[in-house]
Amino acid sequence: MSATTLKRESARDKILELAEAAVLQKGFGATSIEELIAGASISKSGFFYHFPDKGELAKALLLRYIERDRVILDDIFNRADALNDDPLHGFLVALKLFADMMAAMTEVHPGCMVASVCYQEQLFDREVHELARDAALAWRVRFRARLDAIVAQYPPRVPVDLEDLADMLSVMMDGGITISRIMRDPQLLARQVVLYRAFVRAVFLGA
Amino acid sequence: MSATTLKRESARDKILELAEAAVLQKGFGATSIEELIAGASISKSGFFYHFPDKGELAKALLLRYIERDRVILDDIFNRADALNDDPLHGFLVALKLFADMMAAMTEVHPGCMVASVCYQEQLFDREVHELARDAALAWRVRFRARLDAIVAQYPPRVPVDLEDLADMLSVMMDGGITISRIMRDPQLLARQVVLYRAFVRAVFLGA
DNA sequence: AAGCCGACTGCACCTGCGGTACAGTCATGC
DNA sequence: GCATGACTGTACCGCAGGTGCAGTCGGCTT
Repeated sequence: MSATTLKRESARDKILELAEAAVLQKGFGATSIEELIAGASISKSGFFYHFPDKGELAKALLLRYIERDRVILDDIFNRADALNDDPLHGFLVALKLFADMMAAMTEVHPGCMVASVCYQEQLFDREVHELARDAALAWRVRFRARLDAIVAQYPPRVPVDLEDLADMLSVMMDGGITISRIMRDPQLLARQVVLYRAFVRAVFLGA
Repeated sequence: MSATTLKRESARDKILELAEAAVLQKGFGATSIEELIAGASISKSGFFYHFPDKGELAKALLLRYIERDRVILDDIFNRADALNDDPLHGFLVALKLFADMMAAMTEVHPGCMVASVCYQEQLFDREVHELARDAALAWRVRFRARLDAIVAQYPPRVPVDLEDLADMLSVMMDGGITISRIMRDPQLLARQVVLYRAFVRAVFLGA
């Protein structure tokens, strides 16, 4: 079963893997089905057996990306919480871990699939766009919950809307990835996360 | 001459205008030459007379966008400087004006052409990518100069790298536009600019 | 008035890509 | 031993991005 299952799953997964790399590098539109089937050694019919159309590939790609992202964030917050009981310092540690992770990427960050989809919106159906929206909302809820826990213990010294502050991290991640790519500076993203951390510190601990 | 020149320039400009709206709304890949020539009432040959290929259209679009962006920023900083002599308060006023301008956009912000290009990188030549990079560098230099002037009078109360703080505005603009679009919340971008302003205040004036 | 030039039009044609349709194959699992 | 899942191969379609080229038409120079 193991060998079979491996082979069975490998075709679809191989397409997904190749597609992810290609899409993050050069965009969805520029990634052709032909290059994917060539790379995955599968026939065109085989491709359309797994994905009814290119839009379904986008959907699968996005789901995969969002899920992996979620796992990474879970891991970071869990590690941070294990190191610290205090909600503020737990969040600050998580941001530090996050920045370290970004800094460890020696090449330029592969890019944000969600943004990639957003900028090619019309290529896909409403469903794909809703997926991206749900992912962004999940980030908001997650970070917002952290900030709510913090504010209960640390009255903010700078007047900020907590939802905006929660969104700000998504904004900085997304913008940071883009500017990082444009500037061809892999460390830019990590430094921006450090700046966000400095802001959170200033808000709850003062300058 | 006026009528002639107007008509002469109008074909190319009309394509550019239509293309800009279409690209910002649905992405470059999803914008077809056919729809542009239909909208501009020009023949396919006419299109290729003006733009050797689709990549040249992207280049022209980007140049146009960057230039307009520059003019808008010039205007905002000039207005802010006219209202205030102090470098810090001038910058804060400029950010306020900027946020107001973003808030005035009742529809979702049209999107950032630079990011749009970045995510479809391989569609275009290196030249187009260099254009985007130069634009981002210009933002960095512009904001950095402002921050240098501020720091001479206001010793920072939060340890930050000024170049990073300069880049942060570009990052928040770009990320803000993207998240704003994904969330379908036109006000999100303005609120993020306000947050950046709060951070700058905290850095130089304290909490 | 002659003629050149810039800005096109019209048409024919080619390629690559996304997608459809459908019949056949081949290993695995019940 | 037969159904099912995971494909292959072949043939075909329409659209979009180009290419090539001959012709047109108005304005500008000389």
